[in-house]
Amino acid sequence: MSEPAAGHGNGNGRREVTVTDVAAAAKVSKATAARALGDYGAVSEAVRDRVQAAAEQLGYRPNALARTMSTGRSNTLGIVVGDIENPFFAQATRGAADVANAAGFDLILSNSDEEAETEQKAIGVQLAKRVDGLLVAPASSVDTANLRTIIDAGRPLVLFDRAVPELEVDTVTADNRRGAEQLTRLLTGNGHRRIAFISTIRHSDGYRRGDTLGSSSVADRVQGFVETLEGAGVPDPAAFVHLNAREEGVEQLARRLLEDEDHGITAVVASDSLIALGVFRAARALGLSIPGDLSLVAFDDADWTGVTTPAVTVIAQPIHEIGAEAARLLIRRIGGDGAPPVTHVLEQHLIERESVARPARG
Amino acid sequence: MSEPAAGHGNGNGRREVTVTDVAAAAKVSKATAARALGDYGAVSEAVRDRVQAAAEQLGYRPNALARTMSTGRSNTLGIVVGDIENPFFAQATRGAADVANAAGFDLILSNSDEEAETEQKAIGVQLAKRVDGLLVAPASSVDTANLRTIIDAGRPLVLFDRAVPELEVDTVTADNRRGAEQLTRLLTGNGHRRIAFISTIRHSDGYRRGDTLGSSSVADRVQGFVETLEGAGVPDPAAFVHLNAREEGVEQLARRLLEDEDHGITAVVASDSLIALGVFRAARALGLSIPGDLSLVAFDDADWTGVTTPAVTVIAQPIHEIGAEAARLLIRRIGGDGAPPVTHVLEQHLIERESVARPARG
DNA sequence: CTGAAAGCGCTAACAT
DNA sequence: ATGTTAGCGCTTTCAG
Repeated sequence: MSEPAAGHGNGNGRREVTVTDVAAAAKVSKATAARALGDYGAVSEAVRDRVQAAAEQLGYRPNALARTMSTGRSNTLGIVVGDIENPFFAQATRGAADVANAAGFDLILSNSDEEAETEQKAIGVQLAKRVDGLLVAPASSVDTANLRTIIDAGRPLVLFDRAVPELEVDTVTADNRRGAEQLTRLLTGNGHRRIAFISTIRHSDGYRRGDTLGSSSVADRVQGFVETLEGAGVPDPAAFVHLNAREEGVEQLARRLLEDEDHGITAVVASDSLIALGVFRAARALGLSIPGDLSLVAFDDADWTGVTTPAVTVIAQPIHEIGAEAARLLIRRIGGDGAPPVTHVLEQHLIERESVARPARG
Repeated sequence: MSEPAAGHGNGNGRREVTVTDVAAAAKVSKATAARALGDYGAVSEAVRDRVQAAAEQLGYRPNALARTMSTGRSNTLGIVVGDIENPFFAQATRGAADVANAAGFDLILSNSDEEAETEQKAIGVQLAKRVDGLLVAPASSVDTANLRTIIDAGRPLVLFDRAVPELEVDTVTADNRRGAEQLTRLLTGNGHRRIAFISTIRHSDGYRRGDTLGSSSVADRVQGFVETLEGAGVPDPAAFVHLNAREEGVEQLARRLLEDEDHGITAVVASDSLIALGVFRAARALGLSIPGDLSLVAFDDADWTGVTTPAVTVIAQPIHEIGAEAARLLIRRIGGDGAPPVTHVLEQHLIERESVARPARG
């Protein structure tokens, strides 16, 4: 005979110990037991001790779901990132998790794969689980439908890494425009004029000035890049912007760019560390020396960038802090802060290493 | 006047749309509406359409928590890893997430920081949230108290990366013993005799043969290392095992080892890619060339290991698959599979690159 | 300070 | 096929 599963529910064999059980054991009412256990209301010390002893003895574990049902608060944040394997998101998630835990919140994680549809599904799940608020690095800075469902559900939302200008929500980003400017200026300052900017962001066609990009952070980088080149008197800087690199493969694209005399590229700005890796591989395959034949700079101070030959000059972003600050803002909103939305733009900083030199030719 | 919050609960202003609302709008009973919405039981097509239209119209979102309350199933897995920033865990988590999602489960993520106490807290939270089962890379392979609370709670548990022999639970690991053997044999085959093994695992004192280590995977690596050295006739191989590297700092420890004539180290086996990075830095700081002055091999085919000069010879683990397989096993258990626990040991494979040569001296 | 009772949103018997 | 009712475990009035 199997245990008579109390009522329905509880797929699992063993019945869970509930407040009712504890109350009975401690010979108090359910309400009193709950008060003692949940640490609210007023309970005499004697009773509290008795209840807690009983709870301990029975192995009572509060059911957070039931608690959420009555209080409406889950003490849980949702976070949706492009891909947790991407070191950027891993770090940001960690930053958020640390702040969340410190404030008594847990985290439900979802990957969007930078795909609107997957993102929507993820948001749906989080909402269904009644998270108290959401942290999201939106797959698109222009398509706002997904994010609106969060707002419509009345849940606080904070964006990180990418802004969505059209939405009035708290946002934490880094100053990518200025970062790109620093990187590019370093290159032009060394005499480079034909500099490629490479990103994996999806884009329908060749980039043209003024095109709207799916990610505001990449858009800002491109802007900083283009403007700096322009300031240096380089004609048609937009032609040096190469997007969609995932489609062809970063290494492949880089090879094509570097091989081809037409391009005459002497330096590249990699929009993240994975791209830098691809460029590194391409240069190596082509027998090009860095920085002799090619200068390379990149976004994100990935741990390995200091250990290659040459070490890579990068813009470091305060990634942890981006996640942490986003979580702080979210928790504040959950706490009921009704102030108008804020946008925090964190500073990036340049780490000069060995991958930049004056171009051999030109 | 603020909205009259229906009953208690629901911290948020707006009242959520419930089945009851939808039922009323569609002019059917709550039960029928629920059946149509939840896609169970039998509902006539006409009614189903009507209900779904009403739901759509009202913006109904199911409350997964309430559903869990009645069914006892949350369709959620918990995963607790050492640190999501560690690429190993990020990849394994992604593998698990993919399998979980495909099967309709979500993931709650916690970091243990490899700390028993933090791990315990994380497990407590997951249990309170009534996850259907847990995936854990245990902070300790010997202290089983934390894991037992999961088993006592009657929740399925599967271990990954690290085994806990004392516990009868499904486990997925890689064949670290053999991996270490391959790496070490490659070194001894090249004539190395004084090879250091470096790990950050905590250990009270200097390593001695037969010591129990906190992580079974490191323990297995050490075993493979020591036995291979022994087989090659190296006296006192245990003396070449250096643990606790985090305390001193990997780079610092490596420097000390490489500088000191007493050690006369000609090669090192790094227990993970972060350690390899530290060794790389140390060698560089000391002006030692790899592989001329020092051979280096490591666990984990981190993306950058192919791009350093020289590229690093590594043992690649099927990290994704470790997470994915663990999730599969867990889901099977949740499904009620009562078969005796299994242990899956996945194969690692050697990727030879350029960081190994015969030692200059010796 | 303690107890009784209602309710959170949903599902599952049990009718009809 | 549909409706009625009870119940999941907890919190929260409301009385006493």
